[in-house]
Amino acid sequence: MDLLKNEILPLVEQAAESMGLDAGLIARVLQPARELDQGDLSLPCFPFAKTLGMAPAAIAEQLAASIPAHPSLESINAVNGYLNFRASPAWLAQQLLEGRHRSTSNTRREVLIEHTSANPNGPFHVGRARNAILGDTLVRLHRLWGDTVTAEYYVDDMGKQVAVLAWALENMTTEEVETLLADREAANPQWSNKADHQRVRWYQAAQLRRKDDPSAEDIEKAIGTLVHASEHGDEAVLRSFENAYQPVLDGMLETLGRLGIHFDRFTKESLFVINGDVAKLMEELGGLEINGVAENGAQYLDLGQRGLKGKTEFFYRRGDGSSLYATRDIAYHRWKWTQCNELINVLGEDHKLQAQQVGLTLEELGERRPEVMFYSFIKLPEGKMSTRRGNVVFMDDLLEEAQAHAIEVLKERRPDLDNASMKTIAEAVGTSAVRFNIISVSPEKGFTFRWEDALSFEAGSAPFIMYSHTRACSIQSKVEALVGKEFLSDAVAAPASDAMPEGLIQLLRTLAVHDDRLEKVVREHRPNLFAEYMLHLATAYNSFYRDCYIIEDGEVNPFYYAVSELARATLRAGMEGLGVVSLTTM
RNA sequence: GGGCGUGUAGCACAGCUGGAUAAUGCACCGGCCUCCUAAGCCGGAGAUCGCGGGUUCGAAUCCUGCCACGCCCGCCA
Repeated sequence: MDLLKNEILPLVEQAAESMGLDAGLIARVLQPARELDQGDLSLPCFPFAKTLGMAPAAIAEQLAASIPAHPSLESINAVNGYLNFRASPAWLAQQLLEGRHRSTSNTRREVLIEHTSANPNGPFHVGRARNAILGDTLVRLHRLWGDTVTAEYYVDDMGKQVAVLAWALENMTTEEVETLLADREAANPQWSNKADHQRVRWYQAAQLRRKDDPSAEDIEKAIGTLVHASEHGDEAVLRSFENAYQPVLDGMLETLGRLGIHFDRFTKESLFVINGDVAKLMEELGGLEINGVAENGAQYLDLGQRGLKGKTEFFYRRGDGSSLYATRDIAYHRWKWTQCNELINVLGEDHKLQAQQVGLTLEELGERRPEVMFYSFIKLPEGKMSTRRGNVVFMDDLLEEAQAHAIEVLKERRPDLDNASMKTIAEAVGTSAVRFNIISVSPEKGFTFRWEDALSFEAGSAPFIMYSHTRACSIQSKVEALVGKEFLSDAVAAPASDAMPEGLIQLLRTLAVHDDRLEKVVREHRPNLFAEYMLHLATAYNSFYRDCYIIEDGEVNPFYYAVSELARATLRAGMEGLGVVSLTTM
């Protein structure tokens, strides 16, 4: 709780100094209390025992005795070698109502976040969507923190995958495709107007032919020619690629849009081939002292000399002189650095090695390496997700299912609603629950997708937070109806601490800690910790709601109402930060 | 074989820059709707923190060995 820490740090330092301790140590040791019922801040005195030759408990007690009373402090307690500080709820309330809990540390930056960047060859399944959901949440949380953010999608518009798609659309009929895929699950007719679901079948059929077709060799040659042309910037070929993938990409973006995920910019991989950046880059890399040349003229960097373990040769140029994916990625990164002063990539764990290679190479070129948020893959209870084996959950189907489930719940809970508003609420509840389910797990942890969890609307889910928020909204509209919008225009005074119910105090403490948490989350790229905070905040609001009647006997309690409004605003902003839809009624 | 990551109640998950009784949700047991939305609230039970060793006043947290799982180790993307 920085709010309190800033206030009392000088007092504690002074007391420490008077005992002969290094005051500089205090700021580091004084920390948020682990045991919340013990206080808000805690100073473990064990580290001082040796230098002072005293028992930790005695140090804590002596410190406690020498720290003067302060308006921000409710109490100071020495317990078991810990010195615990509890903020005065009345003081906290005053700080919060005056808006003094907002962090003033000046760390706002211009950030470019690249995420998703999935190959445009088929619909999102929940596995691929983990990137998009985590990435978009990172974008939103940085914005909530005050950073200026560009959300960017790097479009793989060249290379083999797109070439296969383009070739298939050019050379195969619908009948052919469906015959080849006869033993697979048919495309869901619900998505017959979405090109990502349609065209992926051409892609899949082509993949089959590349393996088993009698003319597989010719096909491979044809695709190889396309790939080669695209890598040399052949405009006609790149245009045909774009015609093939753009509708697919549009379909994918439609799905993401439903989850509240949007991009500020799309950058095509081919750009850096066409504008010559890649050629220039390869020339520059060739001049580095760690450059190596293979027998056929291919070139690599020996990154072992820069500390890379395992496979140390990093190839950036083929024998035929063309570039590789990673080479283009480096060119892309150099360009990205001209667009921002902070760079974050969201990548699957399968990209760890390449990210190392790109990072080390950038450093070799005198650039900074980007920050990376890695995430593990999502699997199903039945095992790895695989489109080929039909073991896959498409995002579009999941979102439909989530909405349908929400409608069922609503029919029971809110039979008064008309169909339209029911659908609006159900869509918000469904998409928010799906997002939150994924956000609330540490990115680097493996994730097993379960329908039961994704469709849970109880405590620990997005709807739980949404519900607390609607309670606050409901109170707001009732108060406004009762006493008008100008009710809070005058400063509201907080009552004495001992007149505050427990639920209120919990809420004040949770609100006070908001910016501490957000800063940590943004700095360390850990959206799940903010999801956890929002659950705490919603829980705290619920306790407050239980303990404090804002409207009683037709009278509005102005202080309670001010706190409720602050919580409402914080909930709403935080939900925005997670991409959870903030409804006013549900 | 090498590199990186993960392992915490029946299930899921937080805590990991060392500090107090390991947090939360689901499931389980009990209580609360003549009162601002019960998608809620209150209480209960449930944990050899993968296993062994080490460092420390103190280890889920740091070091080390082992085990299990995931990802990677293409002149693919």
